[in-house]
This record gives sequence, structure tokens and C-alpha cells, in this order.
Amino acid sequence: MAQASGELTSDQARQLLKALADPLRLQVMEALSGGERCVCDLTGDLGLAQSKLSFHLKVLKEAGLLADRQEGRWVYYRLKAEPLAQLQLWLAELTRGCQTPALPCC
Amino acid sequence: MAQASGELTSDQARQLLKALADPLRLQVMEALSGGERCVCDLTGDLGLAQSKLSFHLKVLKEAGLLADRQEGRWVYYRLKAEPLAQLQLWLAELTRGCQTPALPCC
DNA sequence: TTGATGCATCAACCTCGCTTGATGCATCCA
DNA sequence: TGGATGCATCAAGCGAGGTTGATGCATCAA
Repeated sequence: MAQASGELTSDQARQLLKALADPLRLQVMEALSGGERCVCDLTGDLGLAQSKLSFHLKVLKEAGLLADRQEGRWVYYRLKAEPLAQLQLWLAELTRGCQTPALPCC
Repeated sequence: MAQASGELTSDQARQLLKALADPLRLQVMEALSGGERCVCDLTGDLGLAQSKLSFHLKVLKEAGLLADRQEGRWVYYRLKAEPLAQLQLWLAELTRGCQTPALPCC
């Protein structure tokens, strides 16, 4: 998932939202919000089956929300701030003109 | 869905994200980002079956993202800015400490 | 080299949620 | 008052995506 800096398209925003809209993946994001962690650490903290966690890490990584780094046997994951910042901007755009009064209908 | 002003819980954030993470509902949100519209108007613009649109409007409304207003035969929907603003803040919190270097693992 | 550990991947299963067409219930017009 | 319109709701069907247990593939220690 390319993450060129700048504004998100609707589809890019949707993919980020979809990746975030899962309870387990949200737990992972929150666990990583304090800094980089290795998979074994996350597995223990969240009490998850290893394949389950690996699946969700992959989803988040493919959405561009996580970066990973291998060190020996261990793999460390961390949040990427940029897509989250872009998503905030995209949400802000939504509300820009939303107070416009009703158009005359039909 | 209560929308007390202030910070969102993880679960509240997740429900907003889940409601937004659908291509059709995102189209609806964007269509309403320019101001209040009636259902028949949206049906035409988005080219949707009426029951389909009604279903997704209900999901968005129950998530607290939309407000509605009846006027005669017509029902007007509009975005609610507050939950979107709260969600932006919640996303901002996620990235606050995410640059912390790796903890020594295991 | 052998066994153990950490993580990714796979297939089978299953659940949740979106879609579809029909029906119900108001409101408005003739 | 009867028909038409706008919207909500319902049940049935269906597909995308999450879960589970097993397997594969590196890396490290003995």
C-alpha cells in the first residue's frame, strides 16, 4: 500500500478505516502506541494465538499502518504515524461543509 | 449510541471506524459532507436501491455519525461533526508515543 | 548437526454483515 | 377516501473475512 504524503483518496481512507475496524487490530495498535514491540511480547500481552496475531499484523502492515524490522529470531513492529495523520486530515475534510442547510428536495 | 463530549473509549472509536469502513457508507458520508440532503436525493445521486441506502443510513445513524429530520414525506440526513472530531483526537493519541525505541525483547 | 524457538503461511471451517425483494406504514394529492 | 409516493423494516440468501490447528522456514544454542 503506497503512502505518498498528501491527501488520501476515498479508497485509501476506506482501506485504513477497514484495517482499523477490528477489535483485535485496535488492541494491537494501542499496544504499539507506546513504542516498538516484538511479536512474542505482543502475543503474551494480548493473550492471543500466535497465528491469529500474525494474521492481523499482516493486515495492518499491508494497510500501511505498521512497519516491521527483523532482528535475529525476533520481529519488531511499530506504528507508522503518517497514515494516521493523513486519516485525521481526511476526516477533518468531511466536516468542512456539513453544516450547510438542506437543499430543497425533489 | 451516546456521544458525550470528551475522549472516546477504544470501543467507541472502534464502532465509529466500523461504521465508516464500508464503501457505500463512505459514499454516503461524502455525499453529506456538503450539507444536509433528503433520502430520495441520495438514492438518485448514488444510484442505490432504496432499501440498501436505508440500511446503511441506519447503521451510520446508530453509530452516531448522522442525524435525521423528517419533513412531511421526506427525511433529511446530515453529518454530525462531533464524533468525527472525537475520532480525529483519538487517532492523534495513538501516535503520541509511537516513536519510542524497541524494548529489549523476551 | 540437531533440536528448539520465533514467526509466517496455509486450508478448512464458520460467523458476521451486506444484499435483495417484498411488505408495512406513514404522508400527501386528487 | 383512495391511490401514489417516500422511507423503514423484514427474512432469506450469500460472500468476505476472521479463527483454528497444522506445517514450513528461518535463526540460534548446544
